[in-house]
Amino acid sequence: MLDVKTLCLGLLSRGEASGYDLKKDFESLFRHFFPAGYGSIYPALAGLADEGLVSCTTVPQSGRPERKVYRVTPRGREAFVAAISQLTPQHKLRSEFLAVMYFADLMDEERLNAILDGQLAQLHATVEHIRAIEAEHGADAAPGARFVAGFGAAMATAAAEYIEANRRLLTRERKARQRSGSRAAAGRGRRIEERA
Amino acid sequence: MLDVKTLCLGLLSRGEASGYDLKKDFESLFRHFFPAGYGSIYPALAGLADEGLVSCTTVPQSGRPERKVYRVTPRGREAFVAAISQLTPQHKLRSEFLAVMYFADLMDEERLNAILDGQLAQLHATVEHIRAIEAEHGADAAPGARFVAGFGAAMATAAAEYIEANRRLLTRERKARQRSGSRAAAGRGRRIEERA
DNA sequence: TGCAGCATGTAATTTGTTACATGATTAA
DNA sequence: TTAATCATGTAACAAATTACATGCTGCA
Repeated sequence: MLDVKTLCLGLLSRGEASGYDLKKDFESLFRHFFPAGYGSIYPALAGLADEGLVSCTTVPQSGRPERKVYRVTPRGREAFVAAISQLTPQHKLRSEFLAVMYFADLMDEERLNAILDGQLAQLHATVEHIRAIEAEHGADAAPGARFVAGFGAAMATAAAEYIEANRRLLTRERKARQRSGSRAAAGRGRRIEERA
Repeated sequence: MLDVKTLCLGLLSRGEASGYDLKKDFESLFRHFFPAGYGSIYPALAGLADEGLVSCTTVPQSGRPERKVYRVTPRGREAFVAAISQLTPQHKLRSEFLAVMYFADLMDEERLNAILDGQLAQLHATVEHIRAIEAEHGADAAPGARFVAGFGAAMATAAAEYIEANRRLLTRERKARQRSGSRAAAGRGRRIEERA
């Protein structure tokens, strides 16, 4: 399993950084597929330092809190490559949105539309965010970074298109069901009949 | 936040079921966006029963373990509708795959191709699984169920297409970088230069 | 003979999230 | 003067995963 600790090590292999810096990396680069907060990052860095995979230098600054700058050690670099090479990487969706849509017929239409619109807005925001990141880093980004950004944009676009193309499936059939009163009949005792 | 407990309540609002039955529902219907195991489902059912949102009948069976059949109560039905109506549903991807691809340049090409092929195989399996579910339930499925299944299939298809169309981006540029030896130069001290 | 399916549950562990705790500087 | 940015960390909490524990039936 890939955890925040390993990803911190990976990000440090691109260059030195503080926990604060890494948080920003997580927010911009990994935002849509691997978020992490300070509560994960700081303990991760402490663990990496304990294991000798990173070194740490405290840098005092004038007028602001001191920074703890971490650098990957040769052993850390090896450990990271080994970690991502052994892994069978997972790709998991966790969607309350889809779970709720599964029960669309139990919601009133106003609420249903609000959720669909909210989801579309979020997906469009995701695409815009990714475009901004791409524009910022431009052609100097590593190929992996561009692949990942493109993937995210493609997924969000496809999701938005699917919702726009199929939302009527939820609201139109809903009306048909309500007219014929088939909802209650369909819901009651489905399992009993199947298993009798 | 939507949890396994609430989803159990939702599934029970479609008809009575045992914990064992619900596990199967999670495996087939919610497999690709909200998986749950016995370790989540059984405690969830116990909790729902404690709160009076479901009732439970123990049914002895000949030659096999007894079943505990749960049914939603009127209060449970209300509670579920209230729960999904209050929610701002999330839609989160958690992808080790993308995280690893971000560091594609640190992997050897053999390993990289193995991961990409593995991911493609998994996506195709997902599409097939969804098609099988759709075929099984057919036109009698609730509109929400069809919307959700279609969504999953569309996402998996889009992901597979993206990978097939862009994988060369990872391997082709990789060779260019290795030839010019720019990898080490690009990796070292990126941050230092930016902040100097 | 051995494995898959039926059926329930608990306990330990892992992981991450959220809230707490502190405090200076700078721009609006 | 108010909020945001910089900067680090701990502790409590929530949630789900995994392993453990048990045992019968039916098929290959």
